Amino acid sequence: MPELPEVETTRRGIEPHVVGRTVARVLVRNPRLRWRVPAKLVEELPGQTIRSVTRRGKYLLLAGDTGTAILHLGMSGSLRVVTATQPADPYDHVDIVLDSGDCLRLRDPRRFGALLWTRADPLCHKLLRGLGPEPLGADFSGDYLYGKLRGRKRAIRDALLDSRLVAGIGNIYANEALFAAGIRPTRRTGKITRAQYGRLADAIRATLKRALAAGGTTLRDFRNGRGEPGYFQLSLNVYGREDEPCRVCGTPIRAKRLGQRTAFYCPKCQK
DNA sequence: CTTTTGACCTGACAGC
DNA sequence: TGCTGTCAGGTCAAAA
Repeated sequence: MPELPEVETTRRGIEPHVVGRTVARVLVRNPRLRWRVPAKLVEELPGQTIRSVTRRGKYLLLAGDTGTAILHLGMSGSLRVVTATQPADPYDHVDIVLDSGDCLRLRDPRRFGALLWTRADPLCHKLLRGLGPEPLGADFSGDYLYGKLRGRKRAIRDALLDSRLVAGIGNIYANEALFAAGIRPTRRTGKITRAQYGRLADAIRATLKRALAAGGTTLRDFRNGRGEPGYFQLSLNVYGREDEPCRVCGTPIRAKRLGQRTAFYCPKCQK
């Protein structure tokens, strides 16, 4: 479900309720996420004060006193602040109960998400250390993309989904940014010019910022930390719009299976 | 090394 | 109504 804008929206939603609070207890109803929730987290997190809630790519990092919880929402995960007494749904797998009486509740029907614990620098964790630059950070640019992808043959849509190249972009925003840049998702990365990569980097940043301003995209069940949906689905130009008219030229939007995921594009606006 | 494929899970939906 | 097949916001690990 969640890409960078949804994870960042979640981060902003929970941060004021979590930072400075002390963890009273951790309740794991089902530890079987993508990886088993470590017993160490249940043992060590209670009693610790949450010092910060940060994001790297699609990962959320809750820093305590002696370690950091690493959280990923996978395809169907969501994280909400609720009153600790609120009854849990069948897919509410973990509660991090705070001294305020609130609790951070992790819901994840498909269990592709993760909740891990590290005592070391989380940015050096196996899952995070190979991540590419933040697309909204200073070290992401058209020249960066050009340098990395020049001479390669992958479809550009697939390259944008590769978190080692750039962190946080998923299928929605890869397709939307490619539309904004006028590049077909199937285009081989080696056939894109330096100037086009400049436009693509700009389009990625602009698309992510607009999605953030809209509170993310809610296709099915995304909710921010307070349970409210996002609104960027109203602004989607291609994702999920097969056979609907292009908002720019009216040509029907096409869907094409690329690997395991569907790519969407306007055959007239994107070359 | 680069790129593709399979696997992990459940729910929603289309079609028969 | 109920069954089957397909698809979904991710990404690691293994194969090609």
